[in-house]
Amino acid sequence: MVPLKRRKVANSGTLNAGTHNSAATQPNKFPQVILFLLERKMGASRRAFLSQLGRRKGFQVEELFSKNVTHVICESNTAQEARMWLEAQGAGQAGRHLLDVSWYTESMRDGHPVEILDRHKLQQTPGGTVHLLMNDSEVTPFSVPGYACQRRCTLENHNAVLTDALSLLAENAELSDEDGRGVAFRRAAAVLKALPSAVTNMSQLTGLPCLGGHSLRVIKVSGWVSFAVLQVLTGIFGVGSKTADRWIREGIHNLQQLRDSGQTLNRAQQAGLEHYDDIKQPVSLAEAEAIRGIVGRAVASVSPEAQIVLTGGFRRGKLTGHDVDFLITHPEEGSEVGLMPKLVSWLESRVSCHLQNVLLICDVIFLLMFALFCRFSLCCFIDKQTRRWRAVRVDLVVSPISQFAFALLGWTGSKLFERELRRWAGHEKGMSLSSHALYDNKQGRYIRASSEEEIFAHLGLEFIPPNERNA
DNA sequence: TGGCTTTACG
DNA sequence: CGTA
DNA sequence: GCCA
Repeated sequence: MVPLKRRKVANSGTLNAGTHNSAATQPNKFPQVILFLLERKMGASRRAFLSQLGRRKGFQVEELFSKNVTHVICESNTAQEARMWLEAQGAGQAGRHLLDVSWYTESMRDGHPVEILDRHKLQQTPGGTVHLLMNDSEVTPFSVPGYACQRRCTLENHNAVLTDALSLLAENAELSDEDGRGVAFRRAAAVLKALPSAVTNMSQLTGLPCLGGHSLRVIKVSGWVSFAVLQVLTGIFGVGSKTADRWIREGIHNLQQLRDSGQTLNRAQQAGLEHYDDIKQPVSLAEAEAIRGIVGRAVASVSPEAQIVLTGGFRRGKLTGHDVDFLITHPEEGSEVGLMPKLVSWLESRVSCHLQNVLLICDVIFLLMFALFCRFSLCCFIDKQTRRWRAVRVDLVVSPISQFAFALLGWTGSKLFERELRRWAGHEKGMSLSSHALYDNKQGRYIRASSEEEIFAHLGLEFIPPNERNA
C-alpha cells in the first residue's frame, strides 16, 4: 500500500531518452507541435521520463532546443525566467508557447495536445510540481499547483492524521498571534488534503509545494498544555486570542473559573459561554435544512421575491458544520435594502410551526441579532426531535443581486480556498477580490460578474465547483 | 527579508 | 478587539 | 513556515 511515490531517480537517464524503449515510441502524430522541456528546476531524470512519456503518446519531444520548437514546457519557472533562458539561447519567445507542465501532463492524459487555456500559460510565480502516482504499477503524472485555488479538493481526505496535526499547528500559531506561520501550516495541510492517496513515507512529501522542513518534522507535544487552555477559551463565541490570553494571565484556565471570576462579558460572550456545549456540537445537514425552511419562510413573508441560498460548508457538500450560513438576495437591484431589519422583526415577533414541533424564537436571538446591520450571527433553539432545544449558530447575509456572485463565492469557502483565491487575484492578476466585488488595479475599474464561473474566468482560473473547494 | 485575503461593522 |  |  504505497500508492504515492516520489519520482524515482531514473537509472535510465537522459542518454536513453528517445531511443530506449523505441518499440513503445509512436511516430509523431502531431507534426505541428514540437515540444521542448526546459530542464531547469525539472531535473534531468525527470525530464527524461516526461520526454519518454510524451514520445510514447506520439508527441515530438526535442532533446535539444532549436528554432523549430513551438511549445516550451517549464516546471516551477516563471515566464520571466523562461524568456531569459530563451534569449540566452539566441532565440526570442517569438511565436512560441511558454507553458506550464500542467499543459503537458493534461495532454499526455488526453493523448493529444489540449487547448491552451489561461491557466496553462506560465504565471509570474512558479506553477505546480508534478509528482508521480504509482497505482497498480501504472504511472500517472499528478500535478500539485502551488495555490489551493488551482486545485480540486473534495471532502475525501486520505491523509487526515497528517492534516489534523498540521491544522493543530496552524491553530496553535494563530492563537499565538503568528498568522504567517498559521497560514503556512494551513497551506501545507491543504496540499496533503488534495493528494489522491495516503502518504506512507515522509520522503514522499519533500518535493511538494508549501511543505518545508518544519512541516515534515516530528511534532513535539510538549508546550501544548497551555495551547489546550487557549483552545477552550477561544472556543467561546466572542472570545479571541487576545481575550483568552488576558484571562489566562489572570488565572482563568477553564469555563468554571471564568463563570466564577465575575469577568464582564459582552452579549456575544455571555451567549457563547451559556451555550458553549451546544455551539461546539456539530450541526447536521438535516438541522441545517430545517433551519433553512424556517428562515426561508421568514424571508418569503417579508419579501416574496427574495431568494435564499444555503452557503458555507454545506454548499461544499459537508454533512456537518459548526454553523449554518445563508445568503439572501432579491432579483430587483435595490429591493434587498431594508430586508434584514424586516426579517429580524419578523423572527422576533413570530412563533412558527415547523413540522410537528413548535419552533420558539428565544431571547438568544435578540441578543446576537443586532450584531450587524447587513449581516448577523444568531443562536436559535431548534427542536431536535428529542424534545430538547439546542443552540445553533446561524449567519445571514443579504446581498444586492449585482454582488450576488461575489457573495456566493465568498461565503462558500473554504476559508483557505478564499484566502488563496484572493492571494492569486492580487499577486498573479493585479486584482482585488472580496465578497462584494472584483477590482482590476491596473484598469482601475470593477469587473462585473453574474456567476461564479465568470469570476473564475476573469481570474484566469479553471472553474472549481463548490464540492471541490474543501481546501 | 517581507508577505502571508479581505474589509465592513459592533 | 472580535465576527464572517 | 514557506516562498519569491
